[in-house]
Amino acid sequence: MRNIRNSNIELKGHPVTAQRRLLLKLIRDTRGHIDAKELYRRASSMDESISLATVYRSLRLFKELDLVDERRLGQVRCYYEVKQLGEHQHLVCKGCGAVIEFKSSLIHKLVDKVQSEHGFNVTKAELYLEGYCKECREEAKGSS
Amino acid sequence: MRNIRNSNIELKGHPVTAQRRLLLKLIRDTRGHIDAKELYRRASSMDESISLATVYRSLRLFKELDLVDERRLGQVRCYYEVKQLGEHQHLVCKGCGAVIEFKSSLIHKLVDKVQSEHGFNVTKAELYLEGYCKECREEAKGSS
DNA sequence: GTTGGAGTTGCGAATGTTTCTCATTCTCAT
DNA sequence: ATGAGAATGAGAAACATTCGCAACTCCAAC
Ligand SMILES: [Mn+2]
Ligand SMILES: [Mn+2]
Ligand SMILES: [Zn+2]
Ligand SMILES: [Zn+2]
Repeated sequence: MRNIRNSNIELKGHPVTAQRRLLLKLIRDTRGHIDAKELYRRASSMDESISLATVYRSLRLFKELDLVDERRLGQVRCYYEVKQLGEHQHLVCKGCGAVIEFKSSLIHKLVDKVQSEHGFNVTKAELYLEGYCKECREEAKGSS
Repeated sequence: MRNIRNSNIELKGHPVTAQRRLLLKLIRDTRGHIDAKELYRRASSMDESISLATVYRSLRLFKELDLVDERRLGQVRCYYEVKQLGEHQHLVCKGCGAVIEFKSSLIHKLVDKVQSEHGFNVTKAELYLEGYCKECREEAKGSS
């Protein structure tokens, strides 16, 4: 694979490789959340020689450069998404696996309070809610 | 190992084995959070034939019976703690690894809101805050 | 355009956590 | 005491992620 152009701004001096460009594009083309394995699958279909290790290394770099966010959504593995402007949180249905995003200003209040009460400098606030969506609840009612 | 007595209430009908009794006691004797490996280490020193698989199987059972809570504290592995009466959340220092527990009533408000706005039945609410404690911040200041 | 050295990659092996399989053993209602 | 069902130990397997290293690529300086 060959380099087309060098918009070296985003990667802050880190070499722009074809792999990094591809992976970043694939993440950005994803609506929602993607895990390393699925990103690797999609990348492989464009560049069959790409390595899973490169996917992980690139994800780590993108994270460090604040290009993507890493999320724990109830499972062992991590999911990734492009860095959004405002923070948002996640709601996961244990029934169907649906992931709903939502914003809440209460989080900021809470973080402020914790920072002043504990002298802590909070750099990451992640709220994870789990439960059952309306559909899954009604389904469960029907079968019981 | 042999059974001494059968206080079969907690385990809700599941057989009371020496391993389960030992593991539950070790968790309860722990102040704070313990992971499977450390629990296995401690259990091994009491019963050298206990298996790591049994540790994991027991933790899953205890979780199902609401005897312990499973927590993700920034790392890959899970930590366990005895089920508390009121919910509480965690604040983890990336510098020294300190884990601070705190309560916040704002979480309930937030959960209520999400439940009504999204028709969701929330069964688990976990807020994870990460950052640097006062000590670690001052240390960083000193060395920069 | 060439060069060179730092940084990146692919590959496979290694790590770390958690789950599975299955033969053996234990628990507890009867 | 008995037996059906459940739990256990041991090791293999599954799964996500990281590491080590030789080969390759990027790109600033010429
Ligand atoms: Mn999201
Ligand atoms: Mn806790
Ligand atoms: Zn659902
Ligand atoms: Zn600290």
